[in-house]
Amino acid sequence: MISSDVIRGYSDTIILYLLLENDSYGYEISKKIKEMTDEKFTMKETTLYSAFNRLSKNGYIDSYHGTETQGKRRTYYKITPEGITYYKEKCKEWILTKEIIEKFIKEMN
Amino acid sequence: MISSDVIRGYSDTIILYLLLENDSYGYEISKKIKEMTDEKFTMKETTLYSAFNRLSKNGYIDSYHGTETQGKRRTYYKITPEGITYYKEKCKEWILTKEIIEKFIKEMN
DNA sequence: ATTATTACTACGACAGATATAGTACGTCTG
DNA sequence: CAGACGTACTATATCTGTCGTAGTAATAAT
Repeated sequence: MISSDVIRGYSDTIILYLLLENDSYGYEISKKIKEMTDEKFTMKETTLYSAFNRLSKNGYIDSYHGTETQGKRRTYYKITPEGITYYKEKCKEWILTKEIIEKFIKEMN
Repeated sequence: MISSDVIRGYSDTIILYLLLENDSYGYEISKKIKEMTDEKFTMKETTLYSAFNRLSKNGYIDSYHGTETQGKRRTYYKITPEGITYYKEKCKEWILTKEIIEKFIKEMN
């Protein structure tokens, strides 16, 4: 199992990555994360929705209601220009973070 | 700056890595981390000592007092066999974690 | 005597992740 | 047509690791 403490700093980044491709909503994002990682990582619903709130508050995403006439109304999220900037920064940060952690990792048998 | 939320899941691993080489104490470990990362990452004292407590409680490290006659008595830490096992697991986990996060990282310009 | 350096300890606050539970709406099946 | 199932959330409370702040303790240097 993957400890979520590591992903912690990147759950926002994961969501933004998916929103870069197209606007989406909670359930779909959750499913995509599962698929893309072959079920090795799943973001809990509460984690996901609290991330949406955080991202909104920071101006990294906007939301609007879907127009579906059947089923419950979805809240769609859209990445903002600020969100794109933030995403890029996190990607750069990741390179550094990886280097740092790997200084303390040994391949042992 | 490196967000400590990412390192979060690996601060224990970092400490164990250093204890694999030789027994050590808080201040020295703190300095080594700074050196090894060219000051790009520093573990706060409180974070460090709370990690020692956690590692002790889990049986991953043992402690004993130094015999220095000058200066304050140091508490030395020693990694246990369980600590070594745990360290190895975390190293394997890291490989997976890295793969997962990198699925969501793009090199953009 | 005071300051610097080393080596901690205590305490409280905060943020992100998560468990648990519940709401709301629609489709499908017997 | 009732009840299960799937989708799409919301609310609340708790836990854990990190960190700010502050204080203690011992010795060496000035």
